[in-house]
Amino acid sequence: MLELAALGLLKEQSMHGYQLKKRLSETLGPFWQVSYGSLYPALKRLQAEGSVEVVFPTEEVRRRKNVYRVTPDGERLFNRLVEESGHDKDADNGFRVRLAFFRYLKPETRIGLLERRKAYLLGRLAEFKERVTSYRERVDSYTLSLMRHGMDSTEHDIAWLDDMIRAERKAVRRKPRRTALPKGAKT
Amino acid sequence: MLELAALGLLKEQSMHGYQLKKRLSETLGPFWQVSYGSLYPALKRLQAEGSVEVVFPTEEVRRRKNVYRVTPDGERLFNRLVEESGHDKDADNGFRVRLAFFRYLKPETRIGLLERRKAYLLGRLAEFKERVTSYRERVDSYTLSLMRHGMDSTEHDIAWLDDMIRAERKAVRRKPRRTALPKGAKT
DNA sequence: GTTAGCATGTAAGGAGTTACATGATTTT
DNA sequence: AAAATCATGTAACTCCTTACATGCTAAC
Repeated sequence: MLELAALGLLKEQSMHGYQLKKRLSETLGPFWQVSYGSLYPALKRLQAEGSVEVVFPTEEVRRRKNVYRVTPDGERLFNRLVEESGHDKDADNGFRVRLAFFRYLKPETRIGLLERRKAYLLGRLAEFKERVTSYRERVDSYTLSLMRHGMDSTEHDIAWLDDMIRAERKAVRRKPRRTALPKGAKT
Repeated sequence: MLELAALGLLKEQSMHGYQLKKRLSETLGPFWQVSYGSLYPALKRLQAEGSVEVVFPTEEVRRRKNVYRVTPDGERLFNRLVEESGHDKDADNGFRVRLAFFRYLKPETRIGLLERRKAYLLGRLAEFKERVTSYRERVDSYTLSLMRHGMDSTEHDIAWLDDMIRAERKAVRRKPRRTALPKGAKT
């Protein structure tokens, strides 16, 4: 997750850790706060794997600032990580992080992720509904209110996803897709 | 968190681990799934601390089932844990777990927790608003949509909290509180 | 010249998960 | 008698946090 977010932001612009943390807060602040204690080791790991590299002191940016840049391997890792959702656990934040990097993805990939997210939320909705109907008698009013509110929120989320899916499909239709979109493709 | 949830469910009825996990799924299923790998060690920890104790094989329930019962110490721990929210990190799930045990709390405590949650969400809302207004130009449409949706959802959550706070205050007014509610207090 | 903020890092620990291992009991 | 599911547990690991330690640089 952190790897994905770091690569996503570094794709846009090479930076050093401190700056990256600020951009991370700017972009995903209300959902997620990372600490240096996880960020710096993550960058080291990515560097050791060859997914990022340190930009050498080019006049301006020398001194003890490690400016990281994404390598081609890092690009591939990003593409792998962004599609590899699922895991159930970090589902909520995972989706939000991915959405923040949607601009880098092909419309088809976007629709895929949106649909997968929708399927997940539909499952959750069904769970809520089952609880509200089958435990109605056995459960206190607070728990019931929690379930109902969860249901409402999930429905609201699904409606939002539907909007995005619709918009995305429209975009695909306008620009009829080729199996492999050539690099500088125009309308 | 797990400790709190376990104590809360065991307060209602003594059970063994396996059964507890099922009740946990029933009560908090869509939000939270615990694994045995964390549940059993947690029960052992609680037992070692003296917060729960094993009910001795009373005819019916003998064999290799460890039925746990909350001790007076466990009651105190529950009361401490339920008020000690905050931590920012597990804020979302933490609140939901606490809400599931609201029936055990005094109305004043409930209102306190609801207000604290509201304050937290208002802070988050402010963060969203700041991002939507100040980064509008610099951010792509997906991130913007994410922020707007986050704002909407948070506002919806706050409205829900307001309803609960209102209902709770009404209940307090009806049954004028004494400083320490005697055990069998009636209207 | 000292406070605030920039910049990097490590060690210990928290709160869980997955995968494995084991055996009893009930259902088919 | 095989399969399902009840029931308990442990070891290794994940992914993060907190707290600590350190030094540079800009602003007042």
